[in-house]
Amino acid sequence: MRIAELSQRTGVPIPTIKFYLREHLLPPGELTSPNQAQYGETHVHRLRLVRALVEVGGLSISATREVLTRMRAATNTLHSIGKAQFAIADPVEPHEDEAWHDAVRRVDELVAERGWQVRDSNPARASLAEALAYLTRLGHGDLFPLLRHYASAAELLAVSEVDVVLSRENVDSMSETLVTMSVLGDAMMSALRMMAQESDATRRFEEP
Amino acid sequence: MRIAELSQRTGVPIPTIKFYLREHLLPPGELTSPNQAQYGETHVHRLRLVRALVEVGGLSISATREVLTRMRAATNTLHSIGKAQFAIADPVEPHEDEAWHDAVRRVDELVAERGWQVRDSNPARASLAEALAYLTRLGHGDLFPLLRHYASAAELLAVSEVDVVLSRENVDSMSETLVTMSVLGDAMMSALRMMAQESDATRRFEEP
DNA sequence: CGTAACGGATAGTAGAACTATCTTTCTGAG
DNA sequence: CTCAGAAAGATAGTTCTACTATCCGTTACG
Repeated sequence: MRIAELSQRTGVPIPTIKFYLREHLLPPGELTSPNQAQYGETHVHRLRLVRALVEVGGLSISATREVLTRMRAATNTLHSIGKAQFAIADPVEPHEDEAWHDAVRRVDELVAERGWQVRDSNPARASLAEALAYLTRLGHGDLFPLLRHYASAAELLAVSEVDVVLSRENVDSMSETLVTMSVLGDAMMSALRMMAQESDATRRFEEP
Repeated sequence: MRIAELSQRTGVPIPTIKFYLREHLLPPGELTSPNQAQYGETHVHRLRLVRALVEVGGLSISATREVLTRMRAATNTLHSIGKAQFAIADPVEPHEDEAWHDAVRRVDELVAERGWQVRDSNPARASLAEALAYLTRLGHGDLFPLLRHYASAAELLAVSEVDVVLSRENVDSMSETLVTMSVLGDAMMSALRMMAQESDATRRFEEP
C-alpha cells in the first residue's frame, strides 16, 4: 500500500507519518522506484504501536524511539527483553536532600522485605524514591503504610503479567507484549484506580 | 520569609517561582510595602505540591492550576472533593472506530460486573476505553483477561485509599490528600509494577 | 550611604511535535 | 499518450509549553 492508505487505515496524517519516518520510529517503505515506496501490514502495526506509546503512554518521541530500538535488539534472554521496558521511564534527576536519602533507604528496605530481585539499574527504583521523597516533603508520611498495599498488588499482578509474556512463542512477540502491557497497563491501572476510588467513596457516603 | 529563602527551601529557582505566581499556581505573598512581600510555610508547602504534580505526576501547568483551583473549591461533599481528581486526567479525544466502540462497551460491562458506582462524567472511563481500544487495534485482545486482575487490585487498594482520605479531620486536608495520593499513587504503582515484573521474571528464569 | 535584593512587568529562549512547501519523479484513468 | 494528481525526500516554518532573562523603580540592611 502507499502512504495515503497507511494514513487512512491508522488515522495518522501523512505529514506526521513522514515525520515519524525521518525520526526512525517507522522503518522506510520498500522502494519500487526512486520516489515510490510500498508499505505493508508491519507498517500499519508499527504505526499503531507508536501512537499507543505516544498518546496513551505519554512517551516522548525520543523515548519511543529508544523503546522500539531496544525492542528490536532483544535477543533471547529475559534480561535483554526487560531492557526495552527500562526506556519507558524517563530518567529523573532528584535533588538529594534528606527526604530523598530516606526514600532511597525505604525502597531498599521494601525490596529486601519482599525478597524481590531488582537490579540497581532498574529506573523504577529512582521513580519510586522520588515519589516517596515528595510524600515526606509534603508531610504525608502517614501514607507510607499504603506502600505495602501497592507492593502486594504489584506482586500479584506481576505473576499474571509475566505469564502472558512467557506464553508468547517467539522473542519478538515477547518483547512487544512486555512493552505494550507495561505502557497500556499503567494507563489502565491508573484509570481503574480512579474509578474504584469514586465507587468506594460513593458507596460509603451513601450507606453509612 | 522572602523569595530567596522560599527558593532555597524548595530548590525551585526564583524566576520559576515568579512564573508560578504569574500563572496563579502560587498565591501572592503578603505585601509589606509596594515592592516587598512576605511568604510563609503555606507557600513552601504549596510550591512543593506544585512540583510534585508537575515533576512526578507529569501534569501540565494548566492542569495543575485546574487541580489546585478545584481543590480550593471543594466544599464539604465527597462529590465536590472528587472533582479535583477529575482534572488530573487530561481529556483525550478518541477516534471513534469499531475498536473504540467495543472498548466503551467493555468498560460498561466491567463496571456493571463489579457493581461499581462510577459516573459517566468520570474521565477515567474514557482513558480506560482508549487503552482497551489500542489493545484491540494492536491485536493484543488476549490481554483482556488481565483487566479483571487489574480491577480486583484497584478495588482492594481503593478501600485503603478512601480510608486514608476519610481519616483526615477537615475538608481541605481531605482533598489535598486525595490529590497527592492519586498523583503519587500512580507513580508508585507504576514503579512497583515494573520492579515486581523484573523480580518475578528473574525468579522464574533462574529457578525453573 | 551604597549595594544588594526585591516585586512587577515585559521580553526572550529552547525544545518538542508536528505541519507546510517545494522539487522532482511517477502513476494511472481517460 | 497525456496530464492531473500523488509520491518521496529535503528544508523550512509553526505552535505550544515551560521556563529564563532583563529592566526598572523601590526597599532593606550592614
